[in-house]
Amino acid sequence: MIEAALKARKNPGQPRSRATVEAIVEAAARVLETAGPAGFNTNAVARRAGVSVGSLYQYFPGKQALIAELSRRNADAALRGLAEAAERTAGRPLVERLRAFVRFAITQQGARPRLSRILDQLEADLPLDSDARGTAPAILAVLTPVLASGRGDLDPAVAGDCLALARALIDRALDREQHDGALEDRVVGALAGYLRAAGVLV
Amino acid sequence: MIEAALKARKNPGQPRSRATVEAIVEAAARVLETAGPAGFNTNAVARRAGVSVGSLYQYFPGKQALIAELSRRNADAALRGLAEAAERTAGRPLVERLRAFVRFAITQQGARPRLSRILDQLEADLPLDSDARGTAPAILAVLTPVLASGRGDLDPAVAGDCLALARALIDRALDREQHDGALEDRVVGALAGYLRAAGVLV
DNA sequence: CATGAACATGAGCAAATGCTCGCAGATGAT
DNA sequence: ATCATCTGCGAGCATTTGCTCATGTTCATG
Repeated sequence: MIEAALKARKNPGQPRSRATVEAIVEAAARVLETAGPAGFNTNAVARRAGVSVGSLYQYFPGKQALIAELSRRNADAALRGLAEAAERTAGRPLVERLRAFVRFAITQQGARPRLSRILDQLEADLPLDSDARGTAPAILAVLTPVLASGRGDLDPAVAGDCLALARALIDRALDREQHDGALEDRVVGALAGYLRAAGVLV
Repeated sequence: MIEAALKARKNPGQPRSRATVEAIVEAAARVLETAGPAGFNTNAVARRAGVSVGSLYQYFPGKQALIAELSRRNADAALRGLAEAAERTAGRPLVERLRAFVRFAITQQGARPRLSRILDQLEADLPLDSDARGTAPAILAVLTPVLASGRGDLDPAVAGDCLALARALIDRALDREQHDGALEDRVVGALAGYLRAAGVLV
């Protein structure tokens, strides 16, 4: 287990190689979903992608880089969706904005529930200089001003707590494939209760 | 990675061997805390315990069995504490009883924050016939009647959601070593908000 | 075509890890 | 003291896994 960089080793230029990279990334996701973090290894990913290990290592310097890439894509999608929801609901009451966030989170995590959960777990082990690590603060930067609207100072942990709280509930609900409207209500309810206790909500 | 049972291979009879088992279990906990799930292997545990691998395998048929044992002890402690809190607060209003649960959870997880969090993660991968898997229902069985008091039927997922919700918030707070009274309030607030949305609380 | 650059291959090496097994010492009952 | 049993040891085998490299194939360009 030697230290390895996280960024791609070579940027693909031809369409063929771009397809290879996509195949590898998608295969990585599928391996994570089916075999979990324990069964996630470069050989399995390459086989699943219909590609040789050598090709994999041409574009990713190690397995960590694969995880980092998946995390990056995941976080990017979250960032875009949340930012869009924030913009769209600007000026509306906080609870309504929370609901918009939650609704987006449910659809996003619902698309690939198992992958989302595993990535959440794995992101904790990623080295600090990773790109995926850089996106999480960006997400907080979207959430924080929304929460702080009205009141001035905000405990910096609050936004992160809200994310964790929502993720925990949504993950569980999606695991039992039961995401009716009740889920949204419950998550928003929990968030509101938390924020009220934290003095953010009246 | 061959399948292996989870229960101890031999039950120690002499005091000497009982001490060996304890040393192994404690070493397993420490390795998990310092090296995380990735660095958790039988050789490391044996070395840390000041014991040979052979001895380890005399009492535990594999690394999974070590994790199962840690989980079992952890869940047992939780079960006892929660049951005690439930008994002690019998008859009092629900929110107050929740607070008692949360307070206990904070002290329990606070004793070994990192270990608690890692065990939470790992329990998901445990085979279904494990003892630790059997204790979780027991915990739910303590919580459920408390939540259902007054109202009749209760969504069976609610108690589990409450556990997950509390664990997520407490884990995060303990990570930043900042568990003042505010944490308790926030967790209780989130729980109350969730339960209200779920129709359990008025 | 011809040529070089980009892309792909997969056998195989080195290290890590799970686990066994033959042997030795410790323990306790008699 | 004797013996059967319990306990402990740790070298080392088998397997897995991350990764490299020599070699082959495809592509863009003149």
